[in-house]
Amino acid sequence: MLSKKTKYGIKALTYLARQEDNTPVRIATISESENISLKFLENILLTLRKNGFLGAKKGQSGGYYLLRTAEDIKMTEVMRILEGPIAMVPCVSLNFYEKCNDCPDEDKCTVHSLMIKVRDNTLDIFRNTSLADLLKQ
Amino acid sequence: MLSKKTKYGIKALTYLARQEDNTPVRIATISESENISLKFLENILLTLRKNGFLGAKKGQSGGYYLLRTAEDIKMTEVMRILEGPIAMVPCVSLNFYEKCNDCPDEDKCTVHSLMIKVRDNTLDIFRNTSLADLLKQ
DNA sequence: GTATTCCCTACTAATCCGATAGGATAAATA
DNA sequence: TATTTATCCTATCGGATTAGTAGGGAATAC
Repeated sequence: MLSKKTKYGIKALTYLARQEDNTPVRIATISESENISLKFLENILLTLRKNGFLGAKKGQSGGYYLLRTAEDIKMTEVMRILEGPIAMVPCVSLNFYEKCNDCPDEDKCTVHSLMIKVRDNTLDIFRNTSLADLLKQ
Repeated sequence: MLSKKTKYGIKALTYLARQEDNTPVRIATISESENISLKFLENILLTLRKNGFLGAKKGQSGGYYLLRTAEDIKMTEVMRILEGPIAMVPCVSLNFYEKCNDCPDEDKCTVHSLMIKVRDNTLDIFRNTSLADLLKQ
């Protein structure tokens, strides 16, 4: 299940990518437009800023703006920062690997091999979808 | 994230599919072999039985056995019964659809369209993978 | 009739998620 | 410089979900 955090994060990024000249947008503006709790969104945008996606300006006519081009922002990155692992089980995760403690041999585990397939497919989509791609639709 | 319930369920199904002549296997046997908490597994096998995957025999030399062929059991079914929706968001779920309350127009939602892609891909894998396919690996 | 095995419901501890609170800090403007 | 506007940051909280536990009931084999 995709968390609201990630969902809201992508929506906010989309909103910012649509701005002409990358004008800073206030949290409150996005919050109202996208029906997202203000304080919750505040946290999300903060982590996106700390991870280099967004810049922020304080005070009058301040707000958030994209630091990178929409073409450059791939969904893999966004997912990993907001959602965590892309894989459905830790034992097939590339970036958040954890060994199962019930499984003596991963290579013989049927769940493992099934989940690798799913991961590869999902990863492929996220890798090949940028923020710019989302806007096109 | 895949729940342990689903993970254990698939492992148990795999175990049963490997039995010659479909001999009943005790919960305790699977539990020990696959390192799954006995009582937890009990619940899981119970729901698999109630959903027509398994039969059960009580008493001495009783246990669980497959009611359907391994070829016939597709991962879509197993996932939906044990895990619930396959989609990452309810608004793109085929069997567990729910409207987002923050989204006035699904068709214009960038998250929506992205998640449809992911769902279609994942669904494709689960649809084309049977229990028998898992055993082959 | 006794041992064995599944059946069933309820409970619980721990974790996570979505959201909220409230003050600190920085920038613009008058 | 004072005020307003906006982000920054940390802490907290209620509710839901998950993984696992408890314990007795019911059917079957021997």
